[in-house]
Amino acid sequence: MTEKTIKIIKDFDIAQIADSGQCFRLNKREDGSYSLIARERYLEIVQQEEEITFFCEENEFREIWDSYFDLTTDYGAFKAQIESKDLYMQNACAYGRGIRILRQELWEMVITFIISQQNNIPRIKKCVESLCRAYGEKRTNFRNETYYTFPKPEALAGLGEEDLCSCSLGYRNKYIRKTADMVVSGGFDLYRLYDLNYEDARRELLKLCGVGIKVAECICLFALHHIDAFPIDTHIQKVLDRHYPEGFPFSKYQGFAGILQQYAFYYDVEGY
DNA sequence: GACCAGGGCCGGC
DNA sequence: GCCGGCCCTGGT
Repeated sequence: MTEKTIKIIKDFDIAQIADSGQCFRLNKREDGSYSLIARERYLEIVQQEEEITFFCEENEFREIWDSYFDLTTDYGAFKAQIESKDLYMQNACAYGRGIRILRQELWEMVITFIISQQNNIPRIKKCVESLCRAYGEKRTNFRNETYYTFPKPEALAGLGEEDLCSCSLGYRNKYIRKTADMVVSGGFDLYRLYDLNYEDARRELLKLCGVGIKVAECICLFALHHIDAFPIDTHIQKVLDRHYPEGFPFSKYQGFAGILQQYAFYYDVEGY
């Protein structure tokens, strides 16, 4: 086996996070634990109520996963700011109380959310996995099982028309090639985005091929951790139409609306 | 088999 | 700013 790091964490539910539509390589295993491939690593997680076991050394947990799972943020403080009269959000938050916004890798989120457009979650996972299998690096985990890292920009740049076809990406195929080419050629400085504020980062992201408003918002929220980013997809649009006919109270939730968006998304997809 | 929808975007007008 | 078209898959 491998080292374990055990923590007591409030407002954390690995199952809810896995199903919240923000990450696509966090999956339930047959024994009820969860496996995650991120940062070129393989991690397993077991949850028993508030006790979370991370199958890694304390060092690795402190340097990588503590931040990745946003564990030092007090989500109770956000929840306390939900207006008591905002019944829909009260319910959504109670339903998805263990959701946190992960700090995922920028390049991976760019490509993953290009793939996500006009697509559903199970198929997004399939597309991402086949992309990793075809262009990622092959690794072995502590169980001696094979896994694949997310492909680097260089691995996806300079591909021909037909190269990505095995991944069933459809018309997104072209977007991914063009975006990879822009990044690798130096025409787009991905890592400068970390220095920009939310609005500026979003405007820059729109320059990428296949990235519109919604995808840019997702990248801002899930990679750059601008928690005021508020992606509006078909589900959230439906929620807004049905439950906020007078408009969503953005002014009340300034600075963290993206977290509430995630409660609402999960509640709409998984709840009622 | 037809039709629709899925964490939308592009290009032409 | 609006709108048709778009790859592919799974569900009805």
